[in-house]
Amino acid sequence: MSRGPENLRLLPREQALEMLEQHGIAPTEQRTEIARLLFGRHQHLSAEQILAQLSTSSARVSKATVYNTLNLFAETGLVREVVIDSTKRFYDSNPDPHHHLFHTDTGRLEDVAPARVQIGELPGLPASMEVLGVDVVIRVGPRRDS
Amino acid sequence: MSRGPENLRLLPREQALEMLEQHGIAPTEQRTEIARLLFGRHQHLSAEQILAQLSTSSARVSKATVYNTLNLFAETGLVREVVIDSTKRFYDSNPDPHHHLFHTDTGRLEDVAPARVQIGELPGLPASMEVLGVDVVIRVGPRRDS
DNA sequence: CAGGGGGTTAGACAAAGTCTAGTTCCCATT
DNA sequence: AATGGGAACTAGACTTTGTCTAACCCCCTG
Repeated sequence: MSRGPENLRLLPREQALEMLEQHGIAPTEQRTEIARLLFGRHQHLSAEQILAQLSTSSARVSKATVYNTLNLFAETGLVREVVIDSTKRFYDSNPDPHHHLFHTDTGRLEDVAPARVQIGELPGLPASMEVLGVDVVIRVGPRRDS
Repeated sequence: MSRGPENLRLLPREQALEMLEQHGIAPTEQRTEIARLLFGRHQHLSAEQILAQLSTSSARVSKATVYNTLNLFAETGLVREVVIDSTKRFYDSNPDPHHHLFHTDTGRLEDVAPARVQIGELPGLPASMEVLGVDVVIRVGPRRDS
């Protein structure tokens, strides 16, 4: 299930700091490093993967901080939390609205253009409620001709 | 987070047996009881809730059996496994295609008619792959006028 | 009656994430 | 420069959800 570093890229520190500031997040060293890693490319990382990646790099970040930071990022809308398998959360660094294709055989998550999915109106939703998000996950796997 | 029994209903034993048979599942006592509970109404139950419910009733079923049975039901398509909150799986007794509305404040899951969501074609999917399912979850919560 | 296999059980175990208490760091005030 | 306070970080204990294992039971068949 684990894959290689698959050409790791880090966002320049300056851009990471800018992102944090735009979302009103105090730019600590750890948060900056996590942001640099996560936003280095469009990808879907789990807390576990981030933790592993960081612990091999120069930066030293504790498990609690990784979880705290990812939750903070998710709350402020900096990243999107995607839940597929109940045993894993992914954090999606693609800020644009889109949906997901999940490969059940490899565990890989792939982006899908939002144009392919149309959501109609939702009548009957009280005015006090608002739609926080729409998650579409298309699960695909090897054909198993029953 | 836990709610009362909310007018529990059991499916007649006869119908439960019929469902199991149609899906090629050997009808043991425990499986029948789980099916009666789950299919007594359209609902979304977690393994935890089923376990709790059964342990108060006459039937005595172990944790392992509840999990084994739910996984078996899911594999054979008898129930649909729905993952929203990453800390819990729900088992959906509604066999018709539909989507879900998730209330982030109460943790309640609600059905949404499938007509409201249109999924386009998915080009680029290899012939060896097939779509196993499409899960649409609309998360709603109290308005938080930013 | 012996053997075998599926099903069930209790409890040990594993994985993911949360919590807690203590520490460090930064900054403002004196 | 010293002091005090608050936010953030850390290690590790803990919790929760689900899986695994070994023993057992029951029924069926030979």
